[in-house]
Amino acid sequence: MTPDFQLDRPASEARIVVAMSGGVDSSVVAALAARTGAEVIGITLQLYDHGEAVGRSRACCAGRDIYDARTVAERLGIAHYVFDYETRFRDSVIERFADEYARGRTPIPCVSCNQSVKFTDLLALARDLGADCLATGHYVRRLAGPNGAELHRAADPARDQSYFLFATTSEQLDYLRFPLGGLPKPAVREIARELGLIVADKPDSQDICFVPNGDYASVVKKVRPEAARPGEIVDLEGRVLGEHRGLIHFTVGQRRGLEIGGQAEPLYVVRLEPEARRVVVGPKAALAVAAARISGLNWLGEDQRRGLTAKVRSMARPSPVSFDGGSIRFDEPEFGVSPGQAAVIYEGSRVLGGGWIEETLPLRAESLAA
RNA sequence: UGGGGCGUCGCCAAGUGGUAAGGCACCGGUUUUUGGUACCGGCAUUCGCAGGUUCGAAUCCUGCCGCCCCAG
Repeated sequence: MTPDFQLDRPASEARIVVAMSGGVDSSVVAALAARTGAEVIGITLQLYDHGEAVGRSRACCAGRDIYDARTVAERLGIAHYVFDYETRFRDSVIERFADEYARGRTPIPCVSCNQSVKFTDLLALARDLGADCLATGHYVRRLAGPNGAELHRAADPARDQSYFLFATTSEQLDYLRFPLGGLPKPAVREIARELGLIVADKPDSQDICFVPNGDYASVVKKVRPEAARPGEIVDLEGRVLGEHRGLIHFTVGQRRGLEIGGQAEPLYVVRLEPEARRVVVGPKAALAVAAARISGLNWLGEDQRRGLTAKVRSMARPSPVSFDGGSIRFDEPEFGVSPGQAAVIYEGSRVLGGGWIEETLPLRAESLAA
């Protein structure tokens, strides 16, 4: 039951750095690491400060999380350090987040964060500290394969976070450990409870960590005011149906918030046109996508080309696709595929890689061409 | 101001004597370490207004108001 940290030497001689967010998951990782007998160093990054963000309800502030992480570390008797990464986080996550919205795309800040702050900066820090590995509380599995470490979906599909880790490079993966990937969430909480950790019943985090009240639009607006300017809502033929309060409020596939009534069937956002500041809407059928071109490919696999599946959103069952190295073609039409989101490719439970969705090929256009 | 039509929730729209369908929108919830989707629930004691007929009307009658069309 105790996860293996896959160390190359006896635990008693090893040093493990644990990324501690202050939540249950990473706290349990720290506990499990300590249990191996290795020297454990907990590190918490201060990424943002909601000091003035009034109204942020109870145990949600960065300050609270840091306090919790520290308390857990004390309880476990491990070292704990807090590092201020606010500047780095702002530059590589928040700015990018706002830029993407300004471009009419829909970003995934969690992936940017993993890519930069966590698996680049923090990972380097762990190496500097002479650690054997960096362990995190992500629900994914790192399994030994014939060609080195492989990244796999979590054993519990309801918790799987592999979608957010598609950009993890082989080199990073080699150094990372994900002890929770094989555990169901209840088991994790149970461990926390047994050890009397104060975070045992802390609610799961959700939404975007640096956004105070779920109001991500106001965060974007602060950084990129132009993205909040109103514009027209038009149908597929270009007829003006109404006005919107700013592109930042919309994403491809979105139904709510258009405030256009009197229709026979619901309208969805089909695409965003940042230059014209227009939101183009249409019926659900107009969302059907046959293929997506991706950029920034990160490939962890070999040369698999068949029997692949892919996800274009975190919570979805992977659907059958084919992949030519640049575009993903869906066997069955996919709906609500938005530029800026990630497409992650799997072979069974294994993550082969993925990339950022640049543009999509509407099913309709394809059938017309054919 | 001659003729015709219409006025039911924010929008579209059933309902022509038996006590207000549905869709869209909106709101709330569930799900969820991104956005979104999906699902569940809520949403007109009231039918342009005022009278009248009737056991009973949004549905019949009268008047008024408003809108639209046709005016050779």
